Amino acid sequence: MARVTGDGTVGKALDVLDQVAAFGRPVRFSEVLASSPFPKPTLYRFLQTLTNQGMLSYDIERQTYAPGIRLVRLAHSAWSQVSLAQVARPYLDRLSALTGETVHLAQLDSAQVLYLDKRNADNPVEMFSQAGKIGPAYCTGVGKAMMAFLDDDTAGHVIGQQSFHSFTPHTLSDAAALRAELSDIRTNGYGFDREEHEPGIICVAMPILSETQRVLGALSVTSTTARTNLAGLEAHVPLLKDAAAAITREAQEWSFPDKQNAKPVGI
Amino acid sequence: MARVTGDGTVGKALDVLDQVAAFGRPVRFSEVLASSPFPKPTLYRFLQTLTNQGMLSYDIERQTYAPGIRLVRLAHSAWSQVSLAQVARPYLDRLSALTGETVHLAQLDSAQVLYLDKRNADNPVEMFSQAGKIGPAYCTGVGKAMMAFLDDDTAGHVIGQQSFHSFTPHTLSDAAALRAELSDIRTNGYGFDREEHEPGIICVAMPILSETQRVLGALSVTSTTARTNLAGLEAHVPLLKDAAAAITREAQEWSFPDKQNAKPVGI
DNA sequence: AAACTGGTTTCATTATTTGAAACTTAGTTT
DNA sequence: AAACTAAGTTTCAAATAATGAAACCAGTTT
Repeated sequence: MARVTGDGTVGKALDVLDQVAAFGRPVRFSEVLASSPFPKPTLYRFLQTLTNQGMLSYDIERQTYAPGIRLVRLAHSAWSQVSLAQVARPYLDRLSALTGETVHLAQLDSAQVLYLDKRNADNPVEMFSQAGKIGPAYCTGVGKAMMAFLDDDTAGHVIGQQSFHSFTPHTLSDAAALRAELSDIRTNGYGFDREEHEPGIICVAMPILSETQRVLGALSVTSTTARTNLAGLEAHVPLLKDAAAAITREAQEWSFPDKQNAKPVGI
Repeated sequence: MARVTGDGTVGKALDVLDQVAAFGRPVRFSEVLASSPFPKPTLYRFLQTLTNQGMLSYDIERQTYAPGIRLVRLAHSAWSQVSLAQVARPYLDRLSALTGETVHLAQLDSAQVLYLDKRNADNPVEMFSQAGKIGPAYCTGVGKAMMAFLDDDTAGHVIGQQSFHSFTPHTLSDAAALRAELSDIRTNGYGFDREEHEPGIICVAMPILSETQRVLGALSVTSTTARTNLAGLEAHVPLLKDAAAAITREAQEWSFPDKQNAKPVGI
């Protein structure tokens, strides 16, 4: 949680922003203070500045801080520029249509998995509800698929930051087990989630690598043990492989065609 | 565009962030520099810091900066805490189902309209594509509906910041025309967009007010002149009124029930 | 090879941040 | 109602970090 960065005043202020966001609900000054490394007046000033700037919003009645709408605006811009998300969009549609299953697109963010996009066969897509969500890397298909293809240095670092909390009886419980699994994934070119994060939920995941073998992200097809099994999911591997390859190819050439075409909303 | 704030170093850094985001595409150092009030080394350091912090991402090959994925993560948190968006969600679903038309939920952000959520009858919802988007206030249904119910001070300020660019022949072209229109809206309790932003696009919009008559946001039902007309849209007013009233009521009592129920994604 | 362009680093000066302590409310207790 | 208490806000000298002119370092171009 606590960033170790530094980066001067700006870094500290952004730490505070993260901290408030991490609460997941509006918080009072004293609550933030309790879990803050900063002394009272310093924290106070940061919260003020962030609020002035619209990065936080302050509810004057309840006296609480929450992440502000300026973030929503900025993120809109961010997401529309994450080339991976843009490039992958049509392929996710296709994968979802062909498999009829839930499809995820993820990226590594520090040592965690950040979901960039999602297609869900059943219930309709909820706006920010999935994009932007983060999850553990060591017990998700996409997480393991990405870690398997990191260079040794980075991999060591990332593995070192995993918590190895046992969500289910199948969760890999230490670095050694994870390393063994990653080695398998590296050989196969893809990996599974064998109910390691949630009972009954399984998936097959494929890394998206650049032409120089750098990890760009990962794709996965998720299902339930009620509907299918690992062998059933494995049948989707060719589809996944094609999609990943196509995304790699396109991501490479993406020199940012003016995406300003999106015509204004006719409210 | 240019924030006039101040707010010390943090404010300046966030200005730079905004500036990069405003480009809408990855930008090189020199491009940012050209439109920056900061001297070269200062800007350079800000970009570094923001990149370190994950607020910007740097493409080492193309040497370009773009908004970073940390923003996506933060915005996820922000959006899930914007109580209006949360509370309104089911009502948007309902409005969209009952009218079969496009439905918007918006909020005022400075002098602009910030779209918080959207339901689209035809094409499926695109993730961030609408939420987080900003638009002009003086020529959109939601914008006018909200401005009409601001207190005089704020209204004056907001009106003063409108650009009055003529998107279509029907666009209101000066503050006087807008004020007259707002007065009408105040009397009726709702307003229209009469092809003021895009030809062929019309809408009816209803403000969402708190019990103390503070503007919380606005709802709108949008359609095309091909499909219906203003009278046709006006038929939806009772639905809109009910929805707005319900949202007001719920928003009031929202003391933030632990929304942590959203169970972890099964990869 | 000289001039240029875009990006990066240095370093003395300057301005901002910092936080202990004091203060102000507002709410509780005696 | 006076005396406590807790939460939030302000002050101000000391400590620290930001600043930007100038210099530097590639690559490119003339």
